[in-house]
Amino acid sequence: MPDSSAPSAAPAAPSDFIRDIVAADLAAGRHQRVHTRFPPEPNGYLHIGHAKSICLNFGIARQFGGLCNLRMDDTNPAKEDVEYVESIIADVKWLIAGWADHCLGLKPRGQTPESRPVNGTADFYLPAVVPGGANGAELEPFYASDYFEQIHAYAVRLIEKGLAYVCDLSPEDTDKFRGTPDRPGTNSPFRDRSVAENLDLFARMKAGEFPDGARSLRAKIDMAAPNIWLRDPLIYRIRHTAHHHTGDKWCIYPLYDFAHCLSDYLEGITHSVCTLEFEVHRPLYDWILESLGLPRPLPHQFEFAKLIPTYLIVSKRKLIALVNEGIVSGWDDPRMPTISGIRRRGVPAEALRNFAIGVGVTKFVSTTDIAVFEHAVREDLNQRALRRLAVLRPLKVVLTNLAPGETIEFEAGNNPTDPNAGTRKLAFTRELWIEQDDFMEVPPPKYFRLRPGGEVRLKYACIIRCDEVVKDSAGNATELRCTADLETRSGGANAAKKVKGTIHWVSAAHAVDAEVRLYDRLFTEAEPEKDGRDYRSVLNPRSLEVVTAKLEASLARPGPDERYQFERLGYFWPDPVDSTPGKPVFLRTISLKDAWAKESGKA
RNA sequence: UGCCCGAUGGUGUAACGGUAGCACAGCAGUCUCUGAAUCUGCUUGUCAUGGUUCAAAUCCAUGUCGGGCAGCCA
Repeated sequence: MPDSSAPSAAPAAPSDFIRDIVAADLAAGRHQRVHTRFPPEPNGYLHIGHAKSICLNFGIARQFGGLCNLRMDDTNPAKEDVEYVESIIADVKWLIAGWADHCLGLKPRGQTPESRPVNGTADFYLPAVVPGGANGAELEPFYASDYFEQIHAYAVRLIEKGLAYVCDLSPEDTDKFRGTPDRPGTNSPFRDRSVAENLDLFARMKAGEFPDGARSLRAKIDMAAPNIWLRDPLIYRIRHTAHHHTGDKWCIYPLYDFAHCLSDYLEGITHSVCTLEFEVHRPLYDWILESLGLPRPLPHQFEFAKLIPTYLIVSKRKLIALVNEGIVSGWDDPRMPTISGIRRRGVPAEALRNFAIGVGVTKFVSTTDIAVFEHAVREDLNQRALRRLAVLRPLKVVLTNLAPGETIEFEAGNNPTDPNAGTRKLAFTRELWIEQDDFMEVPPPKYFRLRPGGEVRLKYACIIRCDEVVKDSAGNATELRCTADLETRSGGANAAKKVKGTIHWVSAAHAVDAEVRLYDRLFTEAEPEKDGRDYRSVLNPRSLEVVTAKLEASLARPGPDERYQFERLGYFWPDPVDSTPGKPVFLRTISLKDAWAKESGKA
């Protein structure tokens, strides 16, 4: 359990226009406290774009000493599922752990809004509770569906005020009557029903007397409004569908616009932060709240541009397709841009957070180079990863001047960036594995690894010279016969001897075999759907390569949450899903930057 | 072509009427028992045109370009 009393040192989020607004509201006394919310619809898994929203909303709560409620925006039973609810809870908790745990607003399980008068007016309110609180009650997220009773009461109030009516127009006719952006709509013929008739009809809608789509409840605003969302928007529809959270209790469900602003109000939200596409809904958000004559301070909506990273697709529908078509192994496939995929890939929450905070918050629609994310991952992992030696594509080296069975132990540092990380012993024997890439019979200029007659240093060990290349019938090198110069070992007489290249190795006698999965970008193009192309046409055929690697012995039983750097290769960690005790499967979180690949690729 | 929103290097982002800065990417170099990391330097920018002002990325106007809105989705 992360220690929420000591949030990890994170770089302070730079100010942005939303934080400026929050600070100004506080300074002006418009609010006495700050309360945000993160309100995903449980109809898919959270992805990297949500990470930005989570970090923004929890970051604001954290910075201003407020709370951020986790809320399921679950008003559409047809699309939602508890599987998604559970994944969302797990992903949010993981992302904010050790950073904003103390700001996570939840509520006692089963709790719904309390009715209580404020200044003589009936009101509903559901305060947030932070995990670890005194009463020890079991906590759960907020659910918009927990407010169906109250939202329904507000709808009735709107009818009573003459501000909502039951409309019998079919969905098709409703569309026709709405007009177009440049042409005003037409009043529904049912617009002027009496309050009594509306009340009766709405009650019968609720009682299940009508089939889906037969009638709807609409706000009575202005069919000629230039803003389409003010043209008598629907606020309730009939859906004879069971809901994942409320079961069969309801057959009418509020629409987003009606439910969302009221949910914010019920929870005492002060700043309701969402993405740009809701900007045109804001007048409706305000209209509903203001029309109801609510006694407590109203929340206000603010919009920012969502994250659009290169080399990724993030639309829920397409993510579902990747899963359903078997292009990836599931929502948590390490190549997925989902938070669960990123987590399984081995990216620490801190790294994702640093990225999500670092991209900034504006209203400008922009794309973020995925290299920024990759940099955040490498920067984090460089600090935390334990260095280990592993050979992905082995080539045998025989040190002819060592006796068979002779074992020398070398000491190797665990992390050059962390003096407290300690050291370990590495067995060095006559037969070793080195990387195939680290030997070339006819190397290009500037290649400074091993070549016939050439020398190279074996990391933590000593310098070797390649005396002879053994080849198979096809002419491929199968074994290198080399001489080790033990005087060049650390502490040896010639320890200071310089050679241009240093490579990694493992003792053949001590190496353990393990499956290693090498992940790369899922798409070969920065914009997989540029100009309407099908993202399937730009899938990277090498987004996953599986090899059986030779690992240094200490890797046989990796720490379950440990990050490793396989030196000169990349950052790896044991797959939390497919690893078994004593038989780890390593995943490559990300490769090390490779200047040589760039250099040699140029030619 | 109605309404709303936006525009700062290649990509993001800061500067809140007073020296256009930072990050990523790129390039060159340094260092290196990881061709990583580190360190150094460099290239490249205020959409356009007017106006206000001693002074404009910032305020105003017009234009241009881009995004969003016509689900009983969120």
